[in-house]
Amino acid sequence: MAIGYACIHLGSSKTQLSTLHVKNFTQEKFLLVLDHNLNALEEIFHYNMIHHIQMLRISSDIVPLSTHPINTVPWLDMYKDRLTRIGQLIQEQGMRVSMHPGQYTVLNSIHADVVQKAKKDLLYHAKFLDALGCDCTNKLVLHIGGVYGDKKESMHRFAENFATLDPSIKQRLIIENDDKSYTVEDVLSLSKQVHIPVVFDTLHHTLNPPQNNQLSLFEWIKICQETWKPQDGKQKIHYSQTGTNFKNGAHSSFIQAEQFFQFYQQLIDKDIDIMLEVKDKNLSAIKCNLLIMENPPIKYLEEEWAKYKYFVLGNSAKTYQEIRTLLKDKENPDVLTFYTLLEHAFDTPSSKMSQINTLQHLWGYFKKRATPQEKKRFLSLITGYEEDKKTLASLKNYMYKLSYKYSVSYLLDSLYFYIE
DNA sequence: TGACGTCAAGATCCG
DNA sequence: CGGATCTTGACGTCA
Repeated sequence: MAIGYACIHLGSSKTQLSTLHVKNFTQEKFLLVLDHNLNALEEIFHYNMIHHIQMLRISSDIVPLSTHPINTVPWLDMYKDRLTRIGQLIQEQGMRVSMHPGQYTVLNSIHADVVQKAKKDLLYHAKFLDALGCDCTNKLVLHIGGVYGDKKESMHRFAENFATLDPSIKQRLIIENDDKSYTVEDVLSLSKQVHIPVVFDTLHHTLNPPQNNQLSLFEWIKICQETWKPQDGKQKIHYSQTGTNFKNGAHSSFIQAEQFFQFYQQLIDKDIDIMLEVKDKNLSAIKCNLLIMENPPIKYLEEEWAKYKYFVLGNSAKTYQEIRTLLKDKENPDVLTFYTLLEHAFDTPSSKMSQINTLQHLWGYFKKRATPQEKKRFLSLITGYEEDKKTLASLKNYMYKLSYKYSVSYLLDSLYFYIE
């Protein structure tokens, strides 16, 4: 089983994507942004490699304004070698990637121009995966689209338009149930017509179940598995948990370990790949990966702890001590308890006192080498924070700058600067 | 016509 | 100037 996450990445400044708007478009700027984004993509793959994450959804925005008429840059040719090299990295590591055109790519639209744009967009995605040299187990995920008052007819239109697509799209396309219109039952019925796999989305299914639903989530997953043929690779599903506002179907900020672990245990066939849709992206991917790993080495948890510890200390000194105690048992790492405690720290409202205590901890890295001005600035920021004149964010920002200046890699790798 | 979702860039304002 | 807080973009469907 591989766990993956979608598009963006937390915890490093090197992995942020850039973008470009139409009014600023020039070939020069476009190439700068694309170059930057490919570097970021490589960084993300490198990160995934060392964190044993085997799956990634590549953002559609990797190439800005990829199908906009203004963009006539032959980037695919210009970056052929570069893309091939990145692709080799993916294959060497046995990673699986995917892409997911958004809600504005509508293949079954009643408007011919919208369908044309959708085709163009799908072709861009397929060509990008082709350029990486990724085979057809690396999928393109799409929703069925609009209903236009007649679901059956709209599904038929999807099938007709599907038939006209380029083979590199056809062989990659998979269809997903959505949260409003098309249930998993609808998607399965369309799959029978077009013979492409169904990717089951757990949250969409909960929000938009089939009528007279008699089956469990796990039975539906099993039924969807039958749409996956050997050339498609392992079955993929999307897993997410709902945020605090259940109605709008927003994704939760992080995956709750206990809930995910129960879900995993109930899966009928565990030989599937799971794409997480969650706000904290790679962080939850590492978590879920460790939760399902048999006999994970204590080292993996210790590496996690190194990244989270200052955040935890800032929120709850009690939880900080509890996790330290837990990690003293080197023989039997208790991953589930570790993450449950961590989640508790996220739910604990932090006090100014514990935040200042943590900042003093961090200052320990600098106090011997900082200039008098830096010391003065630090102390005045602390005073400002105490008096509600400065935010914690601005203090964290300053500590990050110092970490960068003095190359304190232990701090630069800390999630303290990225989560709140 | 606005909400929906997404995230970064750009604009603007504050101290 | 740094930092906080909007607004905009790029897209299609649906209420």
